[in-house]
Amino acid sequence: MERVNFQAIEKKWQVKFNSSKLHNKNGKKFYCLEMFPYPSGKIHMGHVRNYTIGDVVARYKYLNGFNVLHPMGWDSFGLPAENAARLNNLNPKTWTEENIKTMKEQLKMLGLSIDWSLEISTCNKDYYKHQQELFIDFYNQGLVSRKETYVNWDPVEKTVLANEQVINGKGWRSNAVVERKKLSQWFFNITKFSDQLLKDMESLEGWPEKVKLMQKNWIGKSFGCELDFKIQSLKKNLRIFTTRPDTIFGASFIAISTDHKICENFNEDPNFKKFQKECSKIGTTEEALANAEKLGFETKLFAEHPFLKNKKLPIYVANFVLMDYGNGAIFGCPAHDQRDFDFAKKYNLPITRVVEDKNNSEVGEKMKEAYTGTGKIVNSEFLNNLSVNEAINTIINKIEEKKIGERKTLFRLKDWGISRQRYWGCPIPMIYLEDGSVVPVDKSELPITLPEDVDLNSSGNPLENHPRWKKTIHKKTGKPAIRETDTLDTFVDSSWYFLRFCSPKNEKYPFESKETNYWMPVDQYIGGIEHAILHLLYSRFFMKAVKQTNNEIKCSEPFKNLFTQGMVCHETYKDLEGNWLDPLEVEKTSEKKAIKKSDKSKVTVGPSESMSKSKKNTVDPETMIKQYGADSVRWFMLSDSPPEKDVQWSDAGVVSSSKFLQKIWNLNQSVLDRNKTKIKEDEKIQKSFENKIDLSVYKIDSAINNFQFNVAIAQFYEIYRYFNDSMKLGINNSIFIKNITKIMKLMIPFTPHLAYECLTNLNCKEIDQWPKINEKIIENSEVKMVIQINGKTRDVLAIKRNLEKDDVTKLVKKSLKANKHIMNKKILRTIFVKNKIINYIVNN
RNA sequence: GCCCUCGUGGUGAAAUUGGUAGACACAAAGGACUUAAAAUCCUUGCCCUUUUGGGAGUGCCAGUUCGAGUCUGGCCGAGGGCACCA
Repeated sequence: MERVNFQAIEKKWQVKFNSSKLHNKNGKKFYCLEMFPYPSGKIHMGHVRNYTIGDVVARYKYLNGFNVLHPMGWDSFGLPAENAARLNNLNPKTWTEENIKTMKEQLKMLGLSIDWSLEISTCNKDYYKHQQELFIDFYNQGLVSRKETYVNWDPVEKTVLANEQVINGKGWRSNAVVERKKLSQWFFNITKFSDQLLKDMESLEGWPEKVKLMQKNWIGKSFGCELDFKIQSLKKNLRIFTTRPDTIFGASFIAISTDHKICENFNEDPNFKKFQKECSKIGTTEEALANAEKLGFETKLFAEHPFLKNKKLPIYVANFVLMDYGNGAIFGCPAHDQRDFDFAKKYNLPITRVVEDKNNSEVGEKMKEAYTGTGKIVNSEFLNNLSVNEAINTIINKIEEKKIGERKTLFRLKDWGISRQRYWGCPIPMIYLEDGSVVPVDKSELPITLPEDVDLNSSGNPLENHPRWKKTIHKKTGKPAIRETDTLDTFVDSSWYFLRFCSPKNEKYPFESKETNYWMPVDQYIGGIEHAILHLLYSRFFMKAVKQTNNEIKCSEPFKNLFTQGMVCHETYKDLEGNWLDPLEVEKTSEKKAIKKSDKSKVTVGPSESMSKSKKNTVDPETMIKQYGADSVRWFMLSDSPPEKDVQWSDAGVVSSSKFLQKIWNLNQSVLDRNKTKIKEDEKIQKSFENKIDLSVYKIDSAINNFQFNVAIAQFYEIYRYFNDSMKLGINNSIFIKNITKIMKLMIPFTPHLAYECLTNLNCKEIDQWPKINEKIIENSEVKMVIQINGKTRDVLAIKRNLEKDDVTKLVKKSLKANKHIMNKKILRTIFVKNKIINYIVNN
């Protein structure tokens, strides 16, 4: 057989793919989108997986008559460009544009069905000018604010990080320990949508439960009430928030945050200063914080218990009370909160049980830990004998009646800090006037572009340091003004790019309403699970904010269906000194053993982990494509594991993929060659052959629909073997032509180059049309009836569908295998499930 | 600590949702073709039996059921998310 020249075929078809669109004018719209890449230099296997999955979906939908939008762009602002530029002494723009060029070529090598005429790049002023306009719109709608807050300061990157960019107290990129610093920052008021972001998730049926749960926890809604405590000596009220007002009679102290306003009273107190210092010494990692010892500073102030006349509660400043949640103050009920319990133990505060525990009757200081379960309320005057929930309601009513507080719902979600003290980002279109006021620039002045002559080598914010850039004139008054020198968090760029794709060339507006309303929401969004919270939450916020700003836009949730794919993993290798080795430097001698190619020294084979540069366990997609062809790489990517799970890259796997594609090619050739020989036809065989193919077509189609690409591929292997074996049977060759055409069409989403080439050779007229799925094939096909005796399978009979119990039993009597187990025995009972199973219960 | 998900051969995994466990693939062993190699193809895969057969078996223990990988309860293990959120 002729060996296929995958490279030649691929090159030929890519010319077509690169200029084609998946448009079916009369079809229903389908917006297929994969998360766009950061142009870091070269594509990696993670991209290959992501975009292959997306391509299968896009092509599948197109072949099924949908009008498909399948765009691609570049998330091209961000710090790596700045760092690389500094290192190579060039402009971030140059670096970025070169990377985009390289990566675009690499993506094209994969044979993706992307409509490149829609390409966008977020660092392009044609894109970010609209982003600045959106910022001003949001500002005018009250969705932007400027706040003085403690921020996470990354001392290495010299920038502010959002909470979610701090991982275990360290910067997500620099890994430097994050410091606390008070700065004036821009915020998107995402908390204005807390409730809506939470509620609308119910409508997201096409999202993985896991992602929804993560967002739900992140938003963190909790019910409770606020409550005032009188501080007689200060003649002031102290307001606290609690979710457990039912435990108010168990309160034994009040604790406030070190940043609470009341603490200003102790600014002169050296002991307080000392305490503050001690608190700040505790590590900043979250784990350290969580495990840190509870520390308190006794203020000597007392608050009055709102329901017990003579009870006075001591007020402590405590290190475990957060200023930015609730009011930065709590009441402590040691018996029913573990933190309060630990604190009470340390400072010898009374412990009063107010909720009964069925399994533990210990009370007061004898309790070994806090009881947080439900039960009957005790020691609580008018709350006694109520359940926890009843008590919460009763006490809140009482609090509201007495006008000392009210019902309150609190969210854990915080506003989104978007200021970054960096150069390579979208400039914030705000200016500072001489009178101290801050106003947006006039829209006619957009875009506010980045200067190209910038010094990236001195520390701090490059825009701030630029000699002229920040000096401007306020258009309305003609007075001098200073530009905001912070740039936007790059998460802003990726929060609306999916909207821009609907009308990427429009110069006047961020997006045209008509186009946007037609294409949005994204019907299938595909990307990594690492964006489960940030990117997806921000995008959802943007959609809602856009809808509020622009009443022509109808969509309120950007992504109808979400699919999160797993990572690509590879074995790790270490040499004798413990240095990581690239797979290219290693020669495998057996499954678990390997040697170094250069000096034949022993190599330790480590577990398979997600590919990363630091572990050197990466495999370069371009090399693989050049060696085995894009179709083989795509095929392998989808064949081994379900797409939502991690996949192990293996060279052996991709080799076998390419061998299989060769076999498919050979099969095509054989079918074409077979015409020359005369065949004696057998109608029965022909019919059963066609049935079997139709059944496979059906199975592959439903597997694709369910994102079970690995199952679909297993079907291809099976059907190939069956097809190949059938070649010697009495089947008319026109039937083979017809059916291999079906199979090759099914392969288009997976291996488009090979499939199109074969279909062209088969002289197929309507290539871009999915084979008709015979929904009745299941009904028409035979079923395998399982014959059990006492629950043990004794035989499997292939029989006609829908046979009744008695007919089946007749057949069973004829089957020697099964019948010998029931012969001469009394059948006590028969369980019969049509088309599935018959189970005889016999007496032994 | 709290919440979630998942445990199936040497490996990646299937299993029409309660009905043949291990499809399909990788790796391994054996064989066929070949002077040889490559390529290709076939067979095997736990235990007992020479075979026909029979038995065990989806992390562990119990339960529901004619029947459990699938449902319920408990335990063990792995992964992920949140983390002093009052």
